[in-house]
Amino acid sequence: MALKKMVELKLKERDARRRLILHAARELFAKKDFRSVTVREIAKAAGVSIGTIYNYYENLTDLFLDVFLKSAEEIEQILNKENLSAAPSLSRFCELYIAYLNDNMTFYQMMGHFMLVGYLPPDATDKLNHVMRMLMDRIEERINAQGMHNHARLSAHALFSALNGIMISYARYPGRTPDQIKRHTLRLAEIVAQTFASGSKIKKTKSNRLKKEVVS
Amino acid sequence: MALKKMVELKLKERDARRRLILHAARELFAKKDFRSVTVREIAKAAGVSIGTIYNYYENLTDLFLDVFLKSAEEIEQILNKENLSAAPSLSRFCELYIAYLNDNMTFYQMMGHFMLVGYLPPDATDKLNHVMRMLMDRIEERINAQGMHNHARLSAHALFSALNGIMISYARYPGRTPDQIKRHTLRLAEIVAQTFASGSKIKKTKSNRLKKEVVS
DNA sequence: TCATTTTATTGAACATTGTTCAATAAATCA
DNA sequence: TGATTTATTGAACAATGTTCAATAAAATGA
Repeated sequence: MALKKMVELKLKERDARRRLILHAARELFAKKDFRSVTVREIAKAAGVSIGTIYNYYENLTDLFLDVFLKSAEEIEQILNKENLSAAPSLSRFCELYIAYLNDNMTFYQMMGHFMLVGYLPPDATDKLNHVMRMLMDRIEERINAQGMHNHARLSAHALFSALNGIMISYARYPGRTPDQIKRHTLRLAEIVAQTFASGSKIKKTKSNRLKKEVVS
Repeated sequence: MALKKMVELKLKERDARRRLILHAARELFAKKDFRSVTVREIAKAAGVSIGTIYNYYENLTDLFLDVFLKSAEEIEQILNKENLSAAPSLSRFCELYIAYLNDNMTFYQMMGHFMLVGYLPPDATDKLNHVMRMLMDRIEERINAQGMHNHARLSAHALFSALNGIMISYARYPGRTPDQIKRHTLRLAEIVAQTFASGSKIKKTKSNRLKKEVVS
């Protein structure tokens, strides 16, 4: 149908325009803390007016989220690609994740921002959770593949937390170059991965057995 | 000397006034995300005018930092008290820390905020680092006490990261009450503590030996 | 092809923010 | 008490995110 094609083309065009704004925003966010980038800056960088931004995004949070999701897609692809060629070890997985965060500060800055913020609109919460869950699932796969079955889901939670915490805690270590920070965080990730790999077969004794409870 | 006493009294009074503002701010921050609290709200809550706030604090960041440091003192006292009565296990230490973060969301929200932000004035960076280092030192003590000497400092970094990451990753888990979140994060902390306790005696093989490098 | 309707773009205008500072009040001093 | 120093105040300012009437562009239908 010609009509359907027209409509499709129309949507494609609209999407292309939105990607233009998205792209400009991403570049700005890479240069400085995304929270200090203004709508006016983004508009200028994208070569459109302020109003146009609001034609494609309800508000700034919406634009932030779109950038965040774009990154999430990227990292998912990176992890998937590695998964195909050769199932990566837990260490390798952690390395990939931390390396990506180092090279895409905006992503974990946004993750931290959204996780720390008090209120988020429901749909934003949903999208955020979807990303978190995707990453968690990937970790759990690796943990299971490593042959550690003692509360794998909980361990995945803990390991995921640890990786995020590494970036939060050390990404802006004072007096370090980005390269030094990358090395340090990668090392910490390696430690965490090894620790989890070797320490995950905890014997269930009376003292350290975990109470049964629905977790996730 | 009378003069000296006068000056001292003066300073005390000034300090009392600053604490008034600090207290009002803390209470507001506890009710909602501190970043959404305005100077006008704080002024009203403290019963002073906007200008007075700026007489006691250079800017909002300064006030945020003061609230942050106040919390840091609190947690330091909690950890010290426990240390005196009976040196806590690694698990117990993690429990104390995570419990405090649960009961003082503002603290870790601020920690996250400051760690994620692009630029901080040098003195703010110094104060922030002092707090981070204090917490890290406490962890390292516990790790050493637990008798795990394989790169203790690095392990302390990793464990500290993990604890912070737990809060970042799960403090706003959707559809959970604060109580459920507290239970879940405490459980994760327990897992992390056990994992580190049992996994820290990694054999140094060719494949997993860490490159020697100055770290901290 | 051209009038009409629909859609997209624009940026001035608005409300709200953190911050400043001249005017005022209070406290201190000699 | 009168002079001087210090603290408080809130109107005013610049910058922010967001809105929306006016305008331009595109699509439609004859």
